[in-house]
Amino acid sequence: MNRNFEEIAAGTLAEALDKLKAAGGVPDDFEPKIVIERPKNPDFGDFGCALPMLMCKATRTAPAICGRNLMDKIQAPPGIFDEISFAPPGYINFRVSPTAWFEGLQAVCDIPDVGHGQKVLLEFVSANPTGPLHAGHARGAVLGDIVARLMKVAGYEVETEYLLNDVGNQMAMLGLSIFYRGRQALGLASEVDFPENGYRGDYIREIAARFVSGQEGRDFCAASYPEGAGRDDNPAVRFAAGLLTEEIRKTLDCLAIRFDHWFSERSLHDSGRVAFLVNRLLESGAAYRTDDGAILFSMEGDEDGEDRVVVRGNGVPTYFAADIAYHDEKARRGYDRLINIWGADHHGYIPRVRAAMGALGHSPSMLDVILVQMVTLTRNGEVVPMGKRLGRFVTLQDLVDEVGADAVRFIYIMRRADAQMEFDLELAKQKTMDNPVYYVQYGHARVASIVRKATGMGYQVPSFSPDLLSSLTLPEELALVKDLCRFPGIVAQSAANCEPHHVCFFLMELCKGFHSYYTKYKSSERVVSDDRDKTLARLYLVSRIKSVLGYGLGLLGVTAPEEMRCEGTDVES
RNA sequence: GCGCCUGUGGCUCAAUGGAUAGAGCAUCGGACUUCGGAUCCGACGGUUGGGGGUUCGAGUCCCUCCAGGCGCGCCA
Repeated sequence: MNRNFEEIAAGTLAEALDKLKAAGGVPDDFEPKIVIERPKNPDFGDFGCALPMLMCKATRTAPAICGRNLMDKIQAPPGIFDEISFAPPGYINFRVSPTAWFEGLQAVCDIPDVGHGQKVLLEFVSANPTGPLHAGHARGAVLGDIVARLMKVAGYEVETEYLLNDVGNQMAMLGLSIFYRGRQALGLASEVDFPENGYRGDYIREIAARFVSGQEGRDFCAASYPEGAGRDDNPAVRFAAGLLTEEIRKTLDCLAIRFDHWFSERSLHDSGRVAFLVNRLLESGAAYRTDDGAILFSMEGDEDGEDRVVVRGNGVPTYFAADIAYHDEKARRGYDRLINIWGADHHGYIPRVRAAMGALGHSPSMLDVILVQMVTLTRNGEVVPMGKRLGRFVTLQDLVDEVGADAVRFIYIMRRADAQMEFDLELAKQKTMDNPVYYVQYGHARVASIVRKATGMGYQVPSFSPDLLSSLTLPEELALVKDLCRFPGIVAQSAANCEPHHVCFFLMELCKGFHSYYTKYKSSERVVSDDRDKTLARLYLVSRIKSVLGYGLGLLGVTAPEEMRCEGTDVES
């Protein structure tokens, strides 16, 4: 039984309002949106609504009068609210009975269905396989993975996808870089031959060395680099991209991120889909050919949008062309909604993708783009330069190895996506013990420890029974019960809005409440005591906290340890 | 020049248009005979970048200015 107190309160108010309308006290066309909120000050109650304020204008009476009138008509369903009261200047407040709250504990990990089976494709990371993932990719990767996890439990049918940009100039440059490093390894070229814009990372040398250790690689590097269509599709490119893709996959795996689909951009070219759709755009007039033979997509409907090149003058389609085909493909696969997570530097790209979808008969509004702002990586306060071509960057793998997957995930997801953030490597390592993720994990381990202790003494965690409540008389215990009951709503809302940071903050607050309760009563009212009834009741509460912490951490993809040991610290013994 | 994002205590960040703007870190002062001190309690700290506007009510919405970041390619 999942009781939604907000809905009940809203329904109660709506009924009272209807009665006032019927009595002629309120105009019939007054249809306010009844918003139930949680007052910051607990003295006001558990839920509140500013409906009397909204009624003022429609009725042309003071909010206090509106409130009184409303109060006269309110008939709440029995057994839920202990108190419903008017509070100046114009609020109606509801206090839920402890019994009703306590019953909510049974459903504390049942997330309400807000997705209603909506089919969603979530695309993220999608970095070029021209090098390892770097620290800058972490944010989008973690956000995408956690949004997917949240949406799944909130009733969405989510699939995740990584688009491999395995076509184009950057792939050609990858092949060329491998080619020259291979020639160097074979003694056929010197450093001065290396292309100016080539990828200079050490990983290129390593891959090239492996490439020329085989006969095909040696033959390839001994010949001249292919021109034309072979520039970005040849043995060197395929060899390097294959290895790099595998490395990307492994790094993501270390971060507990696994994709449902890996989609190859090349497949859209090979199948002729790109060319087919460009033709369709030409036929429909959405695109046109210029004098020099290029094909441009018309952004006419867009306010200040310039027309965008789809096919170059030399006949080679642009990335935009492939992306048009890709989004068409995604739309045709039967999803209700497409969500892309892009770096903020791609924001200018959104209108043209939407426009192209519209031109192909899809609804542009089915595409949502979550922009993640840049992360400045610093070490001891100094900005770490990032750039694949220079080969000087902190790889995501390094980051995970240094800081740990749990901390990386938690730190990146704590912030709203649309705010820039700074991530200092040394700080993240030095302050490991102050890291919020450890605070929550410690809370889980501590709760687990209590359950362990109790079961070691022969207790069993009881299942729900209303009788247990009579032993939970401390105000902090009721506060914990209320907090726990907030969890399903927090998850559902975070999923619906793609804002997972709320889950982090909730878990930290829950831990704080528990730690505080624990410390305050550790010498008087312990969980495990001589009083059997109290012990069982508190054991039930504690086990619910453990469930929520464990479930919540699981949604964040962070481990929930049963125990934590102090290791590597200089604690005096 | 145009566009997108951001501006909240010393620092990092919260706050579905609602009641007294909240946490953590840092600083200072406290708390352990028994379930994990990786904890807890308290203090200090704010004109929510400035100015207008909408509203019964604005950190939140609109306008404008200032500051920072990112875009504006026949790169991907």
